[in-house]
Amino acid sequence: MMDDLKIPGENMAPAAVETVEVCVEKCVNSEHVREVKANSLSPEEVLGLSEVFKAMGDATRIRILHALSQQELCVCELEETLEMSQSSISHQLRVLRNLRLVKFRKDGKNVFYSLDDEHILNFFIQGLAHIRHD
Amino acid sequence: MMDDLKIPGENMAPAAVETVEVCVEKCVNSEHVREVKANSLSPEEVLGLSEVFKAMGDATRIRILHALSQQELCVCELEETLEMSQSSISHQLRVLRNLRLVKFRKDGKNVFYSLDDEHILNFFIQGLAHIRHD
DNA sequence: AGAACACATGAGCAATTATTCATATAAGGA
DNA sequence: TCCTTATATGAATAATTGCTCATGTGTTCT
Repeated sequence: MMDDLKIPGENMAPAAVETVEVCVEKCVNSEHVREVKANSLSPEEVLGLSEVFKAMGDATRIRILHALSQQELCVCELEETLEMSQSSISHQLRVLRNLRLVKFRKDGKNVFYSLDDEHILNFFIQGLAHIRHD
Repeated sequence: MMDDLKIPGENMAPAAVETVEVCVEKCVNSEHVREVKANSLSPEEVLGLSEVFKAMGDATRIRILHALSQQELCVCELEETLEMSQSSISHQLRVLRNLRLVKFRKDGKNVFYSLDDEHILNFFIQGLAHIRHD
């Protein structure tokens, strides 16, 4: 049991022998770690995903998205539907716009918002299924 | 002007005339608002959804979930895979556990984590599709 | 042009949160 | 029993964030 000075992987390329984690190995199955690391998401994907989910991770924005999932609505309709201030809703709409969760269309003084694509609906379907324990 | 003292909806039921929003109506189509409000999520659903998405709205937790989507891993394997401190990973795993995004299994000194249900995978599929513009 | 309306946005503040550090618990081996 | 390893967790801190208030932009109407 001096695993820490041995190379735990059995069938690894010789070139990898002298790489980092030789002395830190303890409980770790290096094979697992190597595989999973090799398949990891790119930093851009990680950032993109976390930002999208973060955008949906707020009660106000969930309510906005759900309202828009029923029909296109202008800002003041959202304001009245959610019974929240126009400023607050506009700020949140900007977040949703920046992540392309909603799109908008101008009509005179009004700006009508709607969901940007069908993935958003699927998020709701999956999300509701999850919190209802299926 | 003086829209604020008139009922803007043209073909609405007479019974609705004397309800609340008579003097606040401006651009709003009350019919839209009423329908969407009637279909709104319950406060519990709003909270549940926002908490689940918030839990996925963090780069570290996204990386943990994605690693676990490949295979069951113990804490120190995650530690090495993500190259982050054990404490940080344990804290984040608690968040994911509390929202039932991951489940765990004890084996001796180790605790092995895995995704709790298949919805999590669907979140990734939908999320990646979204950030890749389909 | 001037006024009213619909919406957007910057600043400020209170609340939340992700990480680190230190420590606790618990299991296994000597 | 003592020591080490694996994991959990409380406290502290720095960063992020959601709302409000005030104000700015653009459109319509008179």
